[in-house]
Amino acid sequence: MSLVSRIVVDTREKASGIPELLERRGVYVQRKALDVGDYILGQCVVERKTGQDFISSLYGGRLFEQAQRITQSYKQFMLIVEGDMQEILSDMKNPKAYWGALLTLALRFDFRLFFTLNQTQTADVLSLLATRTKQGEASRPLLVRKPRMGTERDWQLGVLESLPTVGPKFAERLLRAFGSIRNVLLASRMELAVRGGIGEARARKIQELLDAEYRRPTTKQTKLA
Amino acid sequence: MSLVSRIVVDTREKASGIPELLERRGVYVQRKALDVGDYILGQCVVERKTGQDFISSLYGGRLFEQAQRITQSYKQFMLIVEGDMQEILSDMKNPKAYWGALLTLALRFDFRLFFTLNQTQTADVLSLLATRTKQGEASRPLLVRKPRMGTERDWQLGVLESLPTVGPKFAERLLRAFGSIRNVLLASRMELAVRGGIGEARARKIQELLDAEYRRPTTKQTKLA
DNA sequence: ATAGCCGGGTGGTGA
DNA sequence: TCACCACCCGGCTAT
Repeated sequence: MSLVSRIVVDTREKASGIPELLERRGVYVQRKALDVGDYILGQCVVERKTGQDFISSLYGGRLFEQAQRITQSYKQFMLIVEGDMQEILSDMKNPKAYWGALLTLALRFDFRLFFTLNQTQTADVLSLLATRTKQGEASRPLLVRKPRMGTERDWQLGVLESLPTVGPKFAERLLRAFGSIRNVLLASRMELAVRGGIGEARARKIQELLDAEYRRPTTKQTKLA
Repeated sequence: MSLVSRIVVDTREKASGIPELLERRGVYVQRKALDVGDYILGQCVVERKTGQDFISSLYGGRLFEQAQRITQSYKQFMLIVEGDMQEILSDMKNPKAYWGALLTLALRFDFRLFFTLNQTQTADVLSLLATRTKQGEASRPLLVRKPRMGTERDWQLGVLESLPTVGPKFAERLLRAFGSIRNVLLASRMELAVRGGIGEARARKIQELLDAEYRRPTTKQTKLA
């Protein structure tokens, strides 16, 4: 797995100065003439437009055409509109067109929209996105919110809440019923379901997780075949 | 199909003045206490946040909690951030946090993000969206919703990480050493320390928590029982 | 979410 | 065996 984030940049983006900003952030930038989009990060294409660009391509009718082409080539699409919205909007006679266009892009074309004020921010977004993509989308557990700075009870509840299908209410019930975390985790499936007052389906799910064998991340599968 | 657009609005949104603005635009507004989100248009739920709201719920950590709840209740999610982001961003020393948050909302939670400058614009967007929804232009749910639940490995790590003094590194070590969550939790203190490669002090702390007797919150000490 | 600092734990080193 | 120290890691705070 490469150690640095990698972004393919359309050659025409050079003028924006963004490629250079990206490199300064430690991103490996690869210049290339792209037929569609301005930046490519893995499965994601990013189209960057300045406010004026956006407006003019909207009025010129080529906005959705472009959007369509992009959607056919990649899995995920992002549009970064760069510039002061206030200013952009004041340039328009009919702001409704602006919002309508955004809605269409977001809902019909499934674009992710981002708004930045300048090239620096755009570069920030791109490099962050690149970092993220690099990690193979390996998402963090996400659900787990540590009961930081906890009373003991907070920790106890927190541990149980980190189990699937267990929220605050069930955590409380389980602890009341079994007295301690260990007792909860040692309980058999039936005990969990009956004494804990959580259905058998949930009990099963929990037990499955507890006993599931850990499979280490596939990162090391190098040549081990 | 009804002839007028229809939006369900959370009662708490009254103060924003937006419901009234919507009505003035000819939208049929239905007030209701919503458990999640602020506006509902068909299958789409919209959460509206002022800039400050957004930032503070980000700092407070309740942003993603909310996002997750919304995610599991509806088909499509939209977040409207209202206010001048320029000035809010300039107050932040770590804009990265802001962009990171937006990225996870957009990519991982599949939220559609919109930025408006004031209530008027928000109302514009909402009424436009309502019109569109009404026309059944809900179109293709072009979205393929993937099972949002994390992988089993994430859950396993998450459970262990919810223990005190255990972060990503130790969680991984423990699972590697013991093979399953249950084995980790069943291990004796010495086993934990030696095999798990965490010191004895940490092992003790963990075991103490596991065996600690749950003391129910005193607030709910009802004599009703 | 992210960065940075802090404090404490661990394991090794050398007396 | 113990005291010390350098490093790692997880927790907390601020933005």
